[in-house]
Amino acid sequence: VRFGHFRNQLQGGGKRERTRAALLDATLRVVAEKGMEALKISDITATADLANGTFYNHFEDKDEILREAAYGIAFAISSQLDNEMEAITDAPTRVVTATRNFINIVLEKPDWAAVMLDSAAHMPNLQENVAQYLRADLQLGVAQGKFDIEVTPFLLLQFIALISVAVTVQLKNGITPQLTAETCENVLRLLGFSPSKARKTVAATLARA
Amino acid sequence: VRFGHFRNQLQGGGKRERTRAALLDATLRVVAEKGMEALKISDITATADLANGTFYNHFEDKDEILREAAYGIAFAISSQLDNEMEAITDAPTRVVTATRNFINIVLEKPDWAAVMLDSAAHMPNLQENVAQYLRADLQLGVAQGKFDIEVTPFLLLQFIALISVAVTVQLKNGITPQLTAETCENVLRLLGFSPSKARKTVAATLARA
Amino acid sequence: VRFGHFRNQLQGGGKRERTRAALLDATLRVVAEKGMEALKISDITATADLANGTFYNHFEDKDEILREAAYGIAFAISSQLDNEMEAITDAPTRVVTATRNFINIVLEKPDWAAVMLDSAAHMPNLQENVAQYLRADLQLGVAQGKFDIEVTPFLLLQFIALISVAVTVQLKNGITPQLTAETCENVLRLLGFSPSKARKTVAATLARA
Amino acid sequence: VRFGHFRNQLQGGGKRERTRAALLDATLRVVAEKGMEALKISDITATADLANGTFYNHFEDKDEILREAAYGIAFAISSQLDNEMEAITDAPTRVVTATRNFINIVLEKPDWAAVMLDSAAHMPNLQENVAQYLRADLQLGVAQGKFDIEVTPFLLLQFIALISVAVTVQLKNGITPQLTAETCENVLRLLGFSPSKARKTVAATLARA
DNA sequence: GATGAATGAGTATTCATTCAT
DNA sequence: AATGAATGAATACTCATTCAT
Repeated sequence: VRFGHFRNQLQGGGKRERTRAALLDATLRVVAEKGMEALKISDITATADLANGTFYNHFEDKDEILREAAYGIAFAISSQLDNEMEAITDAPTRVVTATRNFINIVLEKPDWAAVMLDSAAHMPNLQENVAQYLRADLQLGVAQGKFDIEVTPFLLLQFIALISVAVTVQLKNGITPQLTAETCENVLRLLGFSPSKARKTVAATLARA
Repeated sequence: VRFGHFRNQLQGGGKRERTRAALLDATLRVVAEKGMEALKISDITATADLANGTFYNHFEDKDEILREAAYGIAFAISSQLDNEMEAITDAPTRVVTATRNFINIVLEKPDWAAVMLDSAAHMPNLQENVAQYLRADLQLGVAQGKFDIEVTPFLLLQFIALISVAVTVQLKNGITPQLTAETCENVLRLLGFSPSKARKTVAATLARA
Repeated sequence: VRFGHFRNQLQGGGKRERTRAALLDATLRVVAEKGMEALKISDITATADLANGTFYNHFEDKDEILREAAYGIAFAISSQLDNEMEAITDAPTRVVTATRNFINIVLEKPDWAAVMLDSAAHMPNLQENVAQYLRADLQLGVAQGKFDIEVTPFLLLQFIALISVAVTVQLKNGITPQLTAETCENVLRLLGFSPSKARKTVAATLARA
Repeated sequence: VRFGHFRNQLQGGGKRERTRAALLDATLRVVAEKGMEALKISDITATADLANGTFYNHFEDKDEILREAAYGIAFAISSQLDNEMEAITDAPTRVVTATRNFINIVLEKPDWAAVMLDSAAHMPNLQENVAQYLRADLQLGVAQGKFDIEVTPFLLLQFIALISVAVTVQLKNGITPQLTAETCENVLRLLGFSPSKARKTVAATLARA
């Protein structure tokens, strides 16, 4: 995989940057294929069509490249989420949109999904990145009198857990928009919406997109 | 650890059974201490005060012992849950009680918690065991007209995800009954309860216990 | 090399001890052949006709086995030196005898020589072992009014340096008793003997043996 | 280290010569810091602030640069020794002066010391260079009837060994002129001087300097 | 001539698994 | 059945060396 997210990202970039990006992209792909625990340096370099030792010209060890890959993805996801949400001001709409978009973005890039899901377990502070946006929207909803919650880190984790399940299941069983919609509804229920209002809100929001 | 869940379980049992139980208990402990990925056969046997090779007299490989350990725990949890719930007929009360009890049972046995949580990721069909009870209660709630849901495997997974987060966080940060209560409320919200009704139901149920 | 100093040393000893001794003996041989810096674990195990990983069942790393091998040799040399010197009471005679014997013992076992010489550089405190005997004899000579010296660690090091040269040269160019005799004379000169007295003493002492 | 012995040596010299000198100086410094065995090409070039590959524009391999560095130092030492000794005609005085000066020169340049000491072990023929001067003085002393020795390569090696010990110890424990004086006395003892005459000669010679 | 990225052979180390006792 | 020493495949990591720019 010499071309992937990181490689495409590159504007100019000398050979060094290109190789580095190739390694990062290879890492995503290998993790997606075999999981993070089975990740071997030799898999990465083989996938990137590079010599074994080349890895060490760019990264200290597995952890470092995983961390960088995960941050790169988190940043890319954040950017994509941002793009489509600038105009939305209604908190529930924002939350539903973000949830749906997040799930879809990740499902479109199974390479990213694997690293994101595994990172959750191994790099607790990574999710923070994405969670920032979520927290802001939840607080907005509270201010707007729409959400009946207290915004705590614990609530965020439960929120994220619902989304993770949606991604995991669809990654395994195939994309099923219905599940994404259900997840959005459940998320709203978690935030205090009644079942019927959750359903309507989700229907209205997703219809628009 | 020659004495733990499995070793105590044993009624009669010859030497073979005792050794086998010691290996299972050692596995729980080692997973709790170092995590499932870092699990080494030699750790298990050392912890069980047995020779290296003894492992293979009882189990094929790591996966097998993990599977058995996990099933053993799942069964034990189910049994404990059952015990305290026979008399309860109201579905919401059952769900809240089960959720609270499950979290507490697991937190009391951190050895179990580690295997349960890791198993979720690595042995997808294990949770089924515990999930059976849950499914029944949810269906009961639907029949009683208390839950506004469709009982799907996906919903069960999201339900379980909320509980897993509660366990993970308390395992890491220390036991906090408040978080368990919150989780129960969130679970009821997921099932269609309004925030206030969820709160009251949880308060009433947990007060009783 | 399954049979060498350490292997022969063994009286009873189970398999473990035999393997351990084989590794130590192999280490001596490999160091003698290729030098301490070029020492590879795989050379040791190959020489001992063992699998690569077996090394780590017995030693942490190269340093550990080298240290043990060196101490083993130092102890063996000390023992041999002791044996032949119990009866000698005259300090100069003792020093000459010890010097000659030490050189000869080491030259008879080129495997030992290599480790001893290299150890001098890398394990400064090892020589201490052998140096103890030397120090005692020098002090004896001072007490007997035979040596015109102050016994300092520095003097011991210079003393040892003379002997090391004698070993190194003969190891390289072949055994030459004349050089050993010269070394003995030089040693006595260092201790304050006149050239002629040194010569006579050496001649008398070495003749006897 | 772009400036050191070799770099300063350069009179005119194009870029090529400057780079080459920088590599040699870097080599000295790295050996002094980490020892000859741990010497890495990349350490040399990094220390010289040059690119990795530049090394190979100037030297075949590690051995070559070490050899050249060692010869350069040996030559420099010889020159310095020469300077201060032209006027001395009495062999014992020459020997003592040379011994003292050699030790001091080397101790003043720890970079040199490390290479010299290690070279002794790895480049047997290097010492020859410095040994030439020594041999001449010893022969002079024999001709003057001052030294009761036969000038052999072996004797030279033992002589050098005494000096090496003096350097090694002071390099490690700090400069101690007393040890240098002792070494000079021991050297004279080796050459046939009585303890008292050795002491007087050394005292007289070193006092003058 | 200098650069420095890429190379890949060489080496250390781990650990599941076997098997003779 | 238990033992535990031996095994060796798997893997990480280093560093001298090459070569395109």
